[in-house]
Amino acid sequence: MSNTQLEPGLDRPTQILDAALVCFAKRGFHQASMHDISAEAGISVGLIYRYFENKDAVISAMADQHKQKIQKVLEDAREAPSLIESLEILFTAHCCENEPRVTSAFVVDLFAEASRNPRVAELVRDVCESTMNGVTDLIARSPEAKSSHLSPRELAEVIFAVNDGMLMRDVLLPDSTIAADRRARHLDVVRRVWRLLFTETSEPSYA
Amino acid sequence: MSNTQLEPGLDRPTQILDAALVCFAKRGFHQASMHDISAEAGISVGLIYRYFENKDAVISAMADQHKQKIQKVLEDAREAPSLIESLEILFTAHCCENEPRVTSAFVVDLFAEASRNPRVAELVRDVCESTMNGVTDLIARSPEAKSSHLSPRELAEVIFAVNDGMLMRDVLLPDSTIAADRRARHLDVVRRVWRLLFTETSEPSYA
DNA sequence: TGACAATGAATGAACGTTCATTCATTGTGT
DNA sequence: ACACAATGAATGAACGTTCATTCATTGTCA
Repeated sequence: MSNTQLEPGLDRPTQILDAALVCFAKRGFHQASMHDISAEAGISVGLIYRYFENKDAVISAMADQHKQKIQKVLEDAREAPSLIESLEILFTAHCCENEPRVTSAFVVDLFAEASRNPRVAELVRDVCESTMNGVTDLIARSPEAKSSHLSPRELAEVIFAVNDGMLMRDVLLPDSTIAADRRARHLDVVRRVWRLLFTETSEPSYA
Repeated sequence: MSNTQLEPGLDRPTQILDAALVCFAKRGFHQASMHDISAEAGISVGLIYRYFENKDAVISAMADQHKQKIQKVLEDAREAPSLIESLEILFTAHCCENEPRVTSAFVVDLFAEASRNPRVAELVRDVCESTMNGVTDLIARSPEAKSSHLSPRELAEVIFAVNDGMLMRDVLLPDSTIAADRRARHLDVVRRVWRLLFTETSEPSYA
């Protein structure tokens, strides 16, 4: 009995992590069982333990994966020609794009987990810090931000706070809300703030 | 540790809910056991079931309690003489004040729970909406907001997003971070945005 | 055949929930 | 004032279930 063949281009750990993401988003870390994950992945329970020491290790690996995805996006954002375009890339890549609200549910759960699991907390803190540094850097280089009397770091803090807040609110929308709508709501608010931060003169314009 | 006697002025449901808040903040809804709660409250497990149908009912009651606390604060905020003072009251009353990060951990967990428990989702959505309406109203009445080209609702959305985002970040701070510091970080950012929203000219000054 | 991938029944701990039982308090009849 | 009945708050051992984890077994391929 073996329809267990790996789809090409997918190693077992990735396959398991993908399944875990779906299960965790659907039920949460502690309500999703290892059987749920194995069923979602189409493999047996025991096989998970060949690649991950235990359930906590799966959670940590997921946080790790999330970190790498984000840092990849940050690199893409760096290439963009303007600050606003960088921000667009950065804050639309992983939020609100999947049809069943996978990412935001997962991230909110990740933060909840971080508040009591030090290993996860460290990882999430690390992601946040390096992304925040990346954006701070992006802002510091951009001409748009020069006019603000807020420092690049201060601007970045506001940008992230708004984004995280909208991400948190995202999980409240009814399940039926389609991704495009969630995305529109999200962008509506974050763009409002970007405009406020970057296109308005903090001092009376000298024109 | 069991002083079975009821402290004066505390009925059993309140006592249980207080204990549950501590346990939920410490371990999360699904890792905190009914035994944990009973131990924290200094009563037996069975007694909880005299006052609450099951664990879900405890969670719902907590969300309810949270709603009432917030609406109480909203009323206080209405009395304040200026918009900024209203916002201060509203956004410092229940965030970052407890020494072990109880409130933010609980709220993040509440949102995580809302993403998969429709009953909780409805409750949280309800709280958010009525508070947002309250603040929108507050803004609409205030002279400070008149100069903005954003509508009161749009301003409220930004304010809440920033606040929720900072609350979410709060759970990442090391356990050792004292309440005063967390509070300062929080206020630092939210005030930055309030200033931006309310004290700057929205159009380039016509000078 | 040998080495390794994969299975899923088995295990035992932990959980939510129940309920027979205890006992301080209150009510009642004399 | 006293004895006794009734109450229901409170207990915690026990139950059935779920879950993470293990491992003896089976399948696969060089």
